[in-house]
Amino acid sequence: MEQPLSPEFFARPTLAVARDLLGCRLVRSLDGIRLVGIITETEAYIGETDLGCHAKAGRTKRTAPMYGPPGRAYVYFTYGMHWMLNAVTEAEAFPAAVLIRAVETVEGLRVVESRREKAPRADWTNGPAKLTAAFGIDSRQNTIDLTQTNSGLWIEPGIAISDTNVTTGPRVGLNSVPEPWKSIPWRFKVSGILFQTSSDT
DNA sequence: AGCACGATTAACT
DNA sequence: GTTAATCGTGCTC
Repeated sequence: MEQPLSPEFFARPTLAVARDLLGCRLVRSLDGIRLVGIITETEAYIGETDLGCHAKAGRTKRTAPMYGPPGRAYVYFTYGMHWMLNAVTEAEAFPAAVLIRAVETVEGLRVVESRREKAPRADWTNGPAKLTAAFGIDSRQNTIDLTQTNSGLWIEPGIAISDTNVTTGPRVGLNSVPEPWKSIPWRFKVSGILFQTSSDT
């Protein structure tokens, strides 16, 4: 059992955190059962000048978590039905975060399957709203400390992902965001390797 | 007080 | 490829 990542891990430039979160373990303790997903896709959202970032609106009730300490969760609601999980980065008072866009479930398969009932395994957690549904994440996890295990959701070190297995590209879903923010390659994705799909817990 | 729209998904044609 | 679902948020009046 690993220790969670430290606040110092998150108190770095957001692009470095987004890159380094690939391969880390997202851990959820849910009804006494442990769900673990290897992070395979992230996006960086950096400051009020990033017009793709919610913080472009400044500090509001919604964006306040991004202005808080690094290593906390920023969970927001969108499209009338979906929850998104972010990890807050950089120094406190600088609004930035990394969106967790996809994980590969490696523990708690039965629970994840039941929570993603009609989907095939490949589609369980391959999208930001899919993984929050699968891991039972919603507004109750907003602002919780991802560097502590006591609130049931945290991030641990995981497997090393080499640069040859990382691809970057534009962030997804920013259709009406102006350039250069629309196309800036702040999306990070694991490519090439696939994970063993072993354990059945 | 009203309104347009979104860091998406699933189910269509 | 297109589109409905569904509602909180931030902006305009």
